[in-house]
Amino acid sequence: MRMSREAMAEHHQAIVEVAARMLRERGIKGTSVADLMQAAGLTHGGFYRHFESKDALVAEAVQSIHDALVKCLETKADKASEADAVNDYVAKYLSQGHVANPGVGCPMAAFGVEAARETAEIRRVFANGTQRTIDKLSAGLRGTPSERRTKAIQMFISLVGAVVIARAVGDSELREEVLGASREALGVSVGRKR
Amino acid sequence: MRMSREAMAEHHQAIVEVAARMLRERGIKGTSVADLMQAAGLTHGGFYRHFESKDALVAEAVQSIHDALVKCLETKADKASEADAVNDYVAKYLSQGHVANPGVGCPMAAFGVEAARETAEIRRVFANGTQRTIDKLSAGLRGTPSERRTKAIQMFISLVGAVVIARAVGDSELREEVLGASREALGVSVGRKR
DNA sequence: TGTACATCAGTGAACGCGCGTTCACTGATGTAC
DNA sequence: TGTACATCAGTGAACGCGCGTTCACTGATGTAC
Repeated sequence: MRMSREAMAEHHQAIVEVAARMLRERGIKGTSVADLMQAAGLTHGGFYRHFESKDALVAEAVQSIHDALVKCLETKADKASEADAVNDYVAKYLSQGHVANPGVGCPMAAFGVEAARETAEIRRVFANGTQRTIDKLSAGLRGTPSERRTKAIQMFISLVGAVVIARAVGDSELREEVLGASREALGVSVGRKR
Repeated sequence: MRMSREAMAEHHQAIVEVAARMLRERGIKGTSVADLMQAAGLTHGGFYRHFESKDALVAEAVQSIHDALVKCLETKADKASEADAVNDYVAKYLSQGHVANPGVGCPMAAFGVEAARETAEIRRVFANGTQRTIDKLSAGLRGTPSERRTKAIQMFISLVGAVVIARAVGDSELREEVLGASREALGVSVGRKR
């Protein structure tokens, strides 16, 4: 039966949110339309009233993920300082919690390489989100604009690399070594509670 | 018809070699048994005379990939010094060639995150190969064993992170920025020809 | 505001396709004598 | 060394299954009067 505009908008958002989580947990190839719709409380047939294709949903979900993470950085920067926002971001990024819960974490570490093999639109949205993330990070660093940008990129490299490796090496001693090495490289005081 | 032991061993090796390339180019989910066997010049039906399952082949291919890369590092270390071997490794790792040709590159950057979602055996082999790589890298660095190990891990993080991001951002200006930022962080002189 | 009707979001069966895996079959290889 | 035969690597059709996508249908919603 036909749904109200309101209900439809809620369903649309629900599908995108479920996708945002599942894509990061299972990857693009590992996320099926049927699983997705079931997790959103719908049946798979209705999917195509919302999206032209699975690829179109993936592109929208990638956009949504980046929007949410960039917004999160902005909110933190407003509450405290931009520098604190970046410190907080780094500390959370390199936590065991982030390694263990890709579903709510960084899309680059979760399926960046896989996204690179997908459609032009997905790649475009992914690249754009990465740019915005780097811009936000550089706003919290010191130096000339050029220095800040380079530092932000180096920071992002160390974060992504550490979490990719931490996930790949499993629940070993090496995992904590890797996270610790990245914290050290980025000069983060680990134990500090806020 | 039955093949000679020799022919069978050749076929086995051919399948593993094709898998080693395809896994890095297309990922685990993107590599099908039929495609694999066709690329190896065989039909898909014979696959199970060589491997118990697709997962078993993936595990063997991951082992093979790491063996080859570690051996490559060892060979370089024998010809020149261990330090030169590491420098060479880093320079090649951060090249556009590596970014554009995952099929012959680092498995961590190509499908590390995906491997983390696979069977225990695949994860074990992947983690073991990562350990060996880090050990080889640390042999080419200076300082106490502990310092060298930390440096090697930080180096590997910066390499993996840079190539993952470089592949995800597409053929943009940002790609070269990312590779350059990693080179800078690792103190590599870029233009040097050898 | 009330009524008649066109719209269309959601359902669930069905589509073709490719996946990993199995199997009956073939015939060269390896082995036993 | 030669012969008879059991083995088994490789073939290609077939299996069940899940995939992305389509479609006839339903009935509440939104709209025109």
